[in-house]
Amino acid sequence: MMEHGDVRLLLNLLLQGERQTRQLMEASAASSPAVNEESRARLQQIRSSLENAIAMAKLISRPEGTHRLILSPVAASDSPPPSNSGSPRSESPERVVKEHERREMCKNKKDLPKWKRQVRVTTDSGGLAEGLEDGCSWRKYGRKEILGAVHPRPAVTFTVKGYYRCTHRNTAGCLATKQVQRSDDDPCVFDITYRGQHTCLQMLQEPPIPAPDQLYDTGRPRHEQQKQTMALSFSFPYDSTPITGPSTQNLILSSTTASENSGYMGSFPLPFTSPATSNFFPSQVVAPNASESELTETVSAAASTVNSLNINPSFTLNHVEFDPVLSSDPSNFFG
DNA sequence: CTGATTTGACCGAA
DNA sequence: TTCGGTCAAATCAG
Repeated sequence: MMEHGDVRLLLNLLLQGERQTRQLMEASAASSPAVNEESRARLQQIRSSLENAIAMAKLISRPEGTHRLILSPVAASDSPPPSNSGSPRSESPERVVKEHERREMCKNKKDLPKWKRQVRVTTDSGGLAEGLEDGCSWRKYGRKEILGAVHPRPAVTFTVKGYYRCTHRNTAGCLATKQVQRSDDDPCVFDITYRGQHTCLQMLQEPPIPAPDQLYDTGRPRHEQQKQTMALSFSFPYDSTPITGPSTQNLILSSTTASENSGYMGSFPLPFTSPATSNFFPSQVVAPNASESELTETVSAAASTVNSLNINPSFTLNHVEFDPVLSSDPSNFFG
């Protein structure tokens, strides 16, 4: 487990990064056309993630942390879980804990960074799922008919919304989710709303994760070594998040920042680490005249692809050595 | 067999 | 009370 002093160190690094990012944003605002909107949007995303990370670090640095929130509801009872009712949602210690986590997550959800992108479906039967891929592996966990929208047919006033979460939610504690819904304005367009960012760093080609027994075997001071294993240490229920770079096309940032006590772990979007950002959101290639069910299938398939990616759930903080990069030309990020 | 999807029920927010 | 979002058992697919 990360030691308190290490968290303070991390917090200082994060604060430094946030400060430098803010300065970059101010500089870019002053130089108007010199820095395009996309770069500004990315900067905003970086800053948002940093703020989230700071919030999480502050949370962890408090001795009373979030762990107590998890444990308190169960502590009272020694009796076996009631097996009455037969309902799958009947009370049991595990369920009480999960329910508590769920409520906490509901509270925190509005603090998660959120952005939208629109995906246009074009005619190309050959490339189906590719267009809707975003480089992440998603798992569908629900679907809902949403009122007030005109699709699938003009006569019907609802549309179907699909809910997806990161495949690595359980293994890496990644709370990133997205919702896919057909646009009201254009049946060929899908609105995709992302919430939270990936902690699993699944889109990045990272070096292999060191085996657990290698984690502290570098000869470096322990606090430095722990930087590299932070994501693993963060995998309790209130941690989370990071790393889905927002789309470079049709990006709609409605970014919110984590509140002081959100328990949300922000992280560092792609510009820090990957030169291939623009490849994550290719244009669309799905037949526009496909039936609703076909399109749903398409979206579903696209959303669940990329499972073959070489996933590295580690949140390697060696990407967070801000100083040399952030203090220099912004083009270093986005070039 | 394992992992992903479907789908009805549940829950909190408005 | 309604509605959006999530859960989890059942089912499907590779």
